[in-house]
Amino acid sequence: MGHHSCCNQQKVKRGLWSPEEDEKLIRYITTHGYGCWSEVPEKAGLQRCGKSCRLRWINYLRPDIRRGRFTPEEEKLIISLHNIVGNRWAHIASHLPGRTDNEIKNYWNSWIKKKIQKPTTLPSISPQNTELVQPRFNTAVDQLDAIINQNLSTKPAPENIFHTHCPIFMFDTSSTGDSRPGSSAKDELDATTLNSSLWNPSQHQDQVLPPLLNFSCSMDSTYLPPLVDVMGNTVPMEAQPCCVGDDGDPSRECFEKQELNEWVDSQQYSSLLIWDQMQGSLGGESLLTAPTNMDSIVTSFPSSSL
DNA sequence: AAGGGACACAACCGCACCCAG
DNA sequence: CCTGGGTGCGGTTGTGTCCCT
Repeated sequence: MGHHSCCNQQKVKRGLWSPEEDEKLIRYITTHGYGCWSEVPEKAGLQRCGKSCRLRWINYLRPDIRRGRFTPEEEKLIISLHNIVGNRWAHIASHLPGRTDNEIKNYWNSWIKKKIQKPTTLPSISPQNTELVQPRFNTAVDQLDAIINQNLSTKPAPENIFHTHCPIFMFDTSSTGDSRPGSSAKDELDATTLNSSLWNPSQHQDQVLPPLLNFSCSMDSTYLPPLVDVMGNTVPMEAQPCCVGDDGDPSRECFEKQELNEWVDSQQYSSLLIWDQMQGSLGGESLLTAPTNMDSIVTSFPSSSL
């Protein structure tokens, strides 16, 4: 009882797949493709239900599957994305090429969850610290929630920001962006990004890079951590944000840079999401008391909807 | 050596959604 | 509009392996 409708046929095998079954499935899919999964078992000569075949292919046999341990970069990305979308493993997986939702889910349940729950490992999310600093981040978090909710609730799947191919930028705060003694670039980033009521979606319908143009940072860009994309690729040196203001105030001109815009264009990102990741590994006291691993979302928007 | 707990990973289950008829 | 098949997703369970006692 309780069997899925596609599995009601007699002689449906369950449990682990044998190498022979794998071979049959691989041979069939690679020669015929998988138009309709419910037809695959019969045509491939397998005593499985279509659903099982699909799962086996997607999570294990697909040629572009990436196996092996998660890299630290992948782990950071998973944690950050989980902070945004929660247990939406498919969304998270879409940002990690070659990784499956199942793999990420397993990895999270077996490892990251415990790691995050350890105050000594990531003091930034301990309960007392959360309580201490939560108010500082309410504006940005609420703003993000509004953006996410708006996009997810009003746009069909391929249009929303989490169905994009490579949309995310972040500051690489594992890198020493700020060499000034006794100062914290991230503190300043934090203050500026959080205080900015910087993004009003209705104002940016016609612009290609509104988030970048509206990012405001009052510090000398010399001390900005490098900007990296979702894959961990550092934005080329010549395209990194910099101060171009002629009055010496770097503010929003940080990102008004032709090279950066050209580089972003060349990457064909379908949307942008910039955040200051701030993992608590660098910087001053405020970093250690940040409420989440991803402390401040700067802004995001789906360029595919423009 | 044996037992059992922890862990990683594969696979299943139930549900929701989509869409053609 | 309704219905049923197909698909995708997230939660959960099952199973094999490793390690410690």
